[in-house]
Amino acid sequence: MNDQNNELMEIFIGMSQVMRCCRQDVAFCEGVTFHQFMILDAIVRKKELNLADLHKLLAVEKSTTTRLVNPLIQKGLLKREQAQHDSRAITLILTEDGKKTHQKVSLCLADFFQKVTQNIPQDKKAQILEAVRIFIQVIKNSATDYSCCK
Amino acid sequence: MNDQNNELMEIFIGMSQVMRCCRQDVAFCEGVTFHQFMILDAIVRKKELNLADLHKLLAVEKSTTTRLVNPLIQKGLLKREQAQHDSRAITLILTEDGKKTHQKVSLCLADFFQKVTQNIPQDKKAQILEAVRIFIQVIKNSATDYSCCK
DNA sequence: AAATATAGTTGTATCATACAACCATGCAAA
DNA sequence: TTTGCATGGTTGTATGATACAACTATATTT
Repeated sequence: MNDQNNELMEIFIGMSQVMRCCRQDVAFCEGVTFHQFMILDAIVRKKELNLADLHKLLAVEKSTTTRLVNPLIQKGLLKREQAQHDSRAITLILTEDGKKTHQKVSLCLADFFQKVTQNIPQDKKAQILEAVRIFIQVIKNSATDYSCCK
Repeated sequence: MNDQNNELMEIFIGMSQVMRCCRQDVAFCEGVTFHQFMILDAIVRKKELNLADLHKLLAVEKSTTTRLVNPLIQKGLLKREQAQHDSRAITLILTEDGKKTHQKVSLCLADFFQKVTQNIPQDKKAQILEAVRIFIQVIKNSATDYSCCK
């Protein structure tokens, strides 16, 4: 591996570490994991969301989506409803409780995000975030049409 | 959540998606997952590595480290040896097979990394990689002394 | 020497995940 | 319109990753 690749490898390791921080089940409030919060938040943004949209967003298999959503329904944070346009599809919406929980966890996260924001050199902030976005997009593009050893 | 936070949230989602791409068990050669390759590669870089170093690198619990390493030992890619300086510690080293496998997987990955490299606008490459590195570091710093709802 | 810390393993429980098989509905083509 | 394929979801099943707690053995500090 050349230097360039080592550099990329290190970045991947770094990203992996970072994502782990965020995924520590422990590290979350209101009994909600970061991953679960991602689901709640996606629904808040889009107002409503089909499972199909969700499994694209989470980048997991559709069966996994069902199973990730289940505990949130158990806890009464989400409701399932028939989608209007397609009677096969199921639309997820937040319950009142779900909204409250989302709100609370958002506050927690806001603290964290504020810390992040403060730690980024002010003058470079926009530039850094933009660079990260580009990088993410590049990886996605590179990964889609890539299959190993072919 | 304000715009700034939404922005960060989206980046986290993006990173999560990206890391998933990389973790698809399927997507790897020589029967080695990306995660496992990270282990092999770490050992190659450092020549040798204690489990303690490894669980820092992977950012997992020490018991998890043991269990992540096991399958690699089963496959004969790694060997365990007593560390010289500390008789409690175990040093991991690659077997000949391990070296070969690492080599092969490196080649696969090189293809991928090349694609990544090509997809980053040439003139901004150094800048983007640097920005990503900074971002990762910032998150780590922000996460260490952060505990939710306190 | 005693107390404490560190390296690692094993038991146990749980979550995340994929894949395959399946059902129901929608859509397109014959 | 019927037939066939595609899409949205669920459930069965198996496996991997993971944490935490309890434990052993060795180091380090007091």
